[in-house]
Amino acid sequence: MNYWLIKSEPSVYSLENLKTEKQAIWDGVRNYQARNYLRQMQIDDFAFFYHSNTKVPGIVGLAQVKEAGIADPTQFDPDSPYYDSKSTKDSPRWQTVIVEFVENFPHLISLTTLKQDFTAEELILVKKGNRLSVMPISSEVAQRILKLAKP
DNA sequence: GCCAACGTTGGC
DNA sequence: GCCAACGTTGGC
Repeated sequence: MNYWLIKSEPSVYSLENLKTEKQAIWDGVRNYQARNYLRQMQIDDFAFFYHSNTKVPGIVGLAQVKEAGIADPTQFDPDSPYYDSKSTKDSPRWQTVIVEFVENFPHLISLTTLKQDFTAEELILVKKGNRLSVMPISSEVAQRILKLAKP
């Protein structure tokens, strides 16, 4: 069982959207480090859902991996902004997962709070200049985040 | 809206 | 392989 954190701009795709749709393919990630983490995700892993680029950025809830190691279909779609002409169906460059809504936390855990409670070593998210949209969370840190969410 | 930090691209 | 230029991310 692994824990992850996935970022999304709520104006693009929010946890509310996931709640409505129940499941979603986490497509459009075009960063190699983030993709490598997506490749490591396994069914039933949990992912904290983080809202970025918003008034109060922070963790808003939890999702769970339902399918792993899926080729991101947008890489083959010439009309998609995520189209990758160099990727082939025989060896797709971009893999991702399908996530399912688990829960909304009773209140948001703001980035400010996360910065106060975790060091950059514990949580890459709070490292200055961090831009990674998918990152691993140690189970110890995950438990502390859950405690913050539901004291 | 600003801008620091970062990743990618492409010329050399 | 280096690195300047550029585009993007994302907090503030």
